[in-house]
Amino acid sequence: MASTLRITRSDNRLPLILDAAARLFREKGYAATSMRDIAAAVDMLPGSLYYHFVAKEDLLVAVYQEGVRLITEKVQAAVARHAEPWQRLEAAAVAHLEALLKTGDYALVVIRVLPQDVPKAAARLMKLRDGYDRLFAELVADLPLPLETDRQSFRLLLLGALNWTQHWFREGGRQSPRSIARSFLRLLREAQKA
Amino acid sequence: MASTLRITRSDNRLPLILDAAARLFREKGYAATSMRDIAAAVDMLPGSLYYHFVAKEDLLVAVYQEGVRLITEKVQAAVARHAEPWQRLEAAAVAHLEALLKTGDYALVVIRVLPQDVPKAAARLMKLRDGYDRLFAELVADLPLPLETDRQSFRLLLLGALNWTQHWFREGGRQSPRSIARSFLRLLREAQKA
DNA sequence: TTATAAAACAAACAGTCGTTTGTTTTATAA
DNA sequence: TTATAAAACAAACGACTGTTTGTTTTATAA
Repeated sequence: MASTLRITRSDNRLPLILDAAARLFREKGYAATSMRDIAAAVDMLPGSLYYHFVAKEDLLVAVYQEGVRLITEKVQAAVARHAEPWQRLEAAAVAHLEALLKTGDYALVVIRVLPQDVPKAAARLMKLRDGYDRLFAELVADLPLPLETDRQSFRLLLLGALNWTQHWFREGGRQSPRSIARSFLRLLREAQKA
Repeated sequence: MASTLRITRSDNRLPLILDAAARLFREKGYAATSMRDIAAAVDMLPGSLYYHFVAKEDLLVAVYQEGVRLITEKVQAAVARHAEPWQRLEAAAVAHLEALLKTGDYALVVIRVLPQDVPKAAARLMKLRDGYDRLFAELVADLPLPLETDRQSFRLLLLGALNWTQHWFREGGRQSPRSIARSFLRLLREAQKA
């Protein structure tokens, strides 16, 4: 609910805490990041974090939530700029990858920290993920594909490849997030034309 | 070297330790698995593990090594049964996915634990991975593809999608590792025929 | 200017972490 | 049967973990 997050003081540092947590969770993973790491990053004492969050997992859930919100927002905006189904999917793929590899932190935590790794928050994390997945399912449903094409496999193939880029993408390399997304879609699209 | 791993006593429990470590690293991740967890799983005292391994990271490297060995072995055997480039790649994809999702544990640790998450072992882990990657690079190089096709993107698309299956695959579901691999390859292959 | 509540500090809690050290058990080879 | 080395035990080390408690600072609204 909004009331728990309402800003009631001008120097509220909750956003800073979230930023630091997102960065550290992305860099080191959830388990390897301590509350003291996060506190130190925002120049606070460890105990002070518990004024804002009941437990460490809640901090992760908050970061996750913001990550899903950010990436959903970008993808929806990109999709809305096109009408043709293949163009809409390409726009979504590009936005997805740019949110992941350029915007960074928040969005990357969502695909890097596995729900199963944080049992106490797993259910909440998966719920947040599922909402986003539906977005791509709809885009794939609209594609003019041959009847025999398995649309679920198509979606899982594309999203899996996109999400896996986090493991090999290097900033400043010869490929940009945009060009990677387009390459992937070209490889998939040609096959479905006939 | 072989001498450090030579079995010198019939009740040497080193293999049991590796099995337990592989299972726990896969289930909970590296950071969330303690040496005490592993020791308890094989009914040993924590300190006893240090007779076999100098440090926790070395245990991970050992598991990684075995994982790469296992999956390489299976993929090479599967590839050797075919001559036609597309069939060779499909056989490799099926073997890769079955090693990951059926054989389990060792192979899964390799794609689940990120080298960057274990700084002290990162270099060794990446080296082990790279050797395996080359296997697929060769298979893709042999494909009869149109000149303009980006073979590196092709490989990254396929391997990324295959590796990502760990996050959504459920044993006993309507799809088997084999059928998933074949679906993916069909989606990719059609596009390249013309 | 003063009351109030938000937001932080300061200090410690019990538990867990990876690891080390000295000792004992146990299988094997002479 | 005895010497030897492998493989384990037993116990503890200091550092670090998430978290709690009581107190103090600080911004804002009356």
